[in-house]
Amino acid sequence: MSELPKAYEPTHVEEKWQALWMEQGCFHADPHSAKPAYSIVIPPPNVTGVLHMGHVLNNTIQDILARRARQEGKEVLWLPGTDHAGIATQARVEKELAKENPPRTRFQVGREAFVDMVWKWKEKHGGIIIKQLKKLGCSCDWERERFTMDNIFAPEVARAFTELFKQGLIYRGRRMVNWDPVLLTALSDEEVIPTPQHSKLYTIRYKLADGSGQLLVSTTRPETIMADVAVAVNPKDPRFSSLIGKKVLRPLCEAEIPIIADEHVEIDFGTGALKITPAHDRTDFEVGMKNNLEIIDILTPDGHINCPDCPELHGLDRFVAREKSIELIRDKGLLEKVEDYDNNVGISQRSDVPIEPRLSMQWFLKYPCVKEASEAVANGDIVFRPAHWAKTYQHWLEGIQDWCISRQLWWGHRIPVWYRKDKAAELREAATLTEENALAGDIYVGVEPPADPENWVQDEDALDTWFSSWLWPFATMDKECLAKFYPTSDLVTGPDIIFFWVARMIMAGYRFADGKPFGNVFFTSIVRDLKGRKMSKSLGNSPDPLDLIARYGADGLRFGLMRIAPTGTDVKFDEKQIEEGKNFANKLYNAARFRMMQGEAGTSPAPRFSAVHIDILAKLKALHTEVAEALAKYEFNAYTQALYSFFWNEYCSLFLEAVKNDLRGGDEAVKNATLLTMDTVLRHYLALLAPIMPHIAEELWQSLGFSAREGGKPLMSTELPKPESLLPGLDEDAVSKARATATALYETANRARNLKAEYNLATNKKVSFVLKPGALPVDADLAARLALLAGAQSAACDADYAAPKGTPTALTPLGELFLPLEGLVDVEAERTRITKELEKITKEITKSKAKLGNASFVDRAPAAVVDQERARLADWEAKQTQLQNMLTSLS
RNA sequence: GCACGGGUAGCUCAGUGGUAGAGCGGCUGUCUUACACACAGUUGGUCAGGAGUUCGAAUCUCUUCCCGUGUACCA
Repeated sequence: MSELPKAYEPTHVEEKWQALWMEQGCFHADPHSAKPAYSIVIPPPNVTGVLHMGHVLNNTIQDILARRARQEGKEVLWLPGTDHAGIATQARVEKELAKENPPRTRFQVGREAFVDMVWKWKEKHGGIIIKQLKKLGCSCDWERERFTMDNIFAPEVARAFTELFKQGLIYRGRRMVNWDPVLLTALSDEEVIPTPQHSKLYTIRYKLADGSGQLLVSTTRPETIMADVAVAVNPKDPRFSSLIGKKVLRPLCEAEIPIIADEHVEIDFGTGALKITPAHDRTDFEVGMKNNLEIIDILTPDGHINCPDCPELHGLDRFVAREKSIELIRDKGLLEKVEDYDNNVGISQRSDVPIEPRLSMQWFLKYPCVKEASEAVANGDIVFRPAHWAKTYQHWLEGIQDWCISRQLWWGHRIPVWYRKDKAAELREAATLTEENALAGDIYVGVEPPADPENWVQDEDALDTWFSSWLWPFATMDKECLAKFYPTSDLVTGPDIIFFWVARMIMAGYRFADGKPFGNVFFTSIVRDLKGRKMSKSLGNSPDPLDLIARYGADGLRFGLMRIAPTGTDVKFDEKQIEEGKNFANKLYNAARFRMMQGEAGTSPAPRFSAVHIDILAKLKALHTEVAEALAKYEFNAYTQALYSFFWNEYCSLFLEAVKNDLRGGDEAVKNATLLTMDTVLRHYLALLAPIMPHIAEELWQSLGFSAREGGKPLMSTELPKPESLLPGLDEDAVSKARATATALYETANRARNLKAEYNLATNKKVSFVLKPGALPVDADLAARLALLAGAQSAACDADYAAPKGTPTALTPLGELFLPLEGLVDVEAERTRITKELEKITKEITKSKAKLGNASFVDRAPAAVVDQERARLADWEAKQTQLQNMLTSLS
């Protein structure tokens, strides 16, 4: 036993138990089980993804919930999987193509071959993150791993589309969308991030066509002037009322365009006149529609100018054209002024470039079951934690716009719509396409391709990735699973995808499944660096979790992170905290090693328990409650903190130090009591610890022999020990008496150590104390423990002790404690010490007396508070008297 | 602009009406036979500022400032 290494080495241990758990099928969920169900679906990480700190936080929480639920006797399904992540994955393979010699694009490869390549890439490189989650110790049912494009999931996506189309909620139309000029696809509103920019505001002279003057117009986008079809002013603006109906000359691509009146124009902004460019601005498009204006599109899909009538700009990139257009206008003498201007520009979340409002043919969804989704959260049927996220959620639902679900991508679920071959060209241009057109028999919408495929062509677009993710909580499950595990119990995810994913899943649950998809949503905090910045690759501030696991162990990482993960705010990541997790694992390991060195606990002679034994068992019982309460409230940091302080402070620092002599000494009855108590504490404690530090808990459980006692069952499949079995045969009174004695002992030991430190005696200096007992009885057992804790040779009880003048003395809960020191008896030093203490106490007494002298306090404060204050005062006054006596005896 | 979250010890964070806390760091001792990834002791705070409610406020209300997030408008 003693040849066990002194420090805990997690790597090998963690792999060993992960393998055993898998082998024994500990993570497998049985839909036929009679046990109550507990289920979570993992937020599927991108198949291209690698583990980052956000995943660690998120999945550790899920693992804690899942493992604890198993201990509580539930049948647990934690369903894992990955997301096909349309844009990210396609971009990844395109990057590979670009690296080839010569470089190729997907268009050169062709759709079918390209999609084939992505599949091959996915099989080879995809899902690294799954292996990484296993290293973290996640107890997912890996046999049920799913993928959002696998052949069980895919038909569900097509079915959802078909149903919504038939219901009239999905339609196709030519509308203004957010266009990504790099990725060449439409995006949803949620994928566009409004970002503050330092721009320029250009004020340009638009000459009146009749030569009678000019109109000043301000714009940030002069490169779109060629697409201007009008200038608008507010109808209530007196400055311009006489101009409405007149015409101005467009400064570039010169032509006469009308001055119109529209209330959208703000009188106070800029010059009060606004150029109307319906093809390249959302609100201008609306103004254009209202006023029956022409739409002139002068941009190519990839953001270049397409305007042969303006050869100076034709073919230029949009930002180059901006500079150039201003030069042209300045040359014409039409530039009034240029000002610095801060505005918000929509940036593509995916490609990081400004999006382009663009008129294009896309598929849209009118969200289903919005009302049910809203009510479910409002009435608490689905509980958001922290609760304040419900507000954000409701706010979004109130202003909800139709969802642009088509993407001009090849990797993804292709839209399950086919056009009759001979009419395809015509149908593709149809202004709107709805259920009614489908009935005409010219288009086909369905899960399976049409029976006569040679007569049909399929729609080119793919669906937004989230259009498959929103089905995740049920499309991943078969009938049996659904019956047992749907709705899922908890969802754990980041608040950044509350709209993308959470809200949409709720709607989908009501629309396609048996109601709500989950009972609780726990929103994790966002992991930031110490400066409060988001973790990002470009900043290089994102630690690699695998590196952290290698250095601190998965358990250390999990524990350290949970300990600082607050509920409701962001967490600032500090590697120091992870180191503490590792140190704690080491502490656990050594405490167990210490137990292993002592041999078996016997039952004969019958164990004789003392106050410290009862005390630690009572604290263990309280820990059970504390843990249960923290987890019930999803307070993972409180859970972690409770585990930490019980073990390190209560068990190791106090209890173990107080009982060490029992193990060496000759009293077998006491030794038995101590060994039994250690076993009980460790057994219960490891079970409470297992959800967060599963590997070391299992390791110690096994090496301490707890598994052998239960027929070789791993801790992983053992139910939580019942706290009721602790403290048998002891009534409440006996327990509280023992606890009071133990508390007094520990406090006295502290005072004794203080005394030693104040006289600069090293901790290991063996001194002898003398104790003059007070109200509490002090037996030999207690005195011996006191000596041990204080690092003393002895603590002799002597009621009649007459201390030499100047002997260091402390008031303790167990009485007056003397530290007789030959040659160190120093009257002056003692006088100074006692006077200092006396001053402190006198101050407290003054404060307390003032409080109790305040009639309002005594009359209006609760009786318990007043009594407490009185007791406190009495206590201090007693101490004051004693200290004064000590001072007198010195002189 | 609006909404939400936050500001407590040098650092990371607990504490939601009744004596301001933990861990780390700093400092001082100790290799005391489980653990130096440790042990013992100790030093750190006008609880962002101001006003109010209350016998009593880190905690409740109002207000100002700062940080973060979301959202609207944005010529």
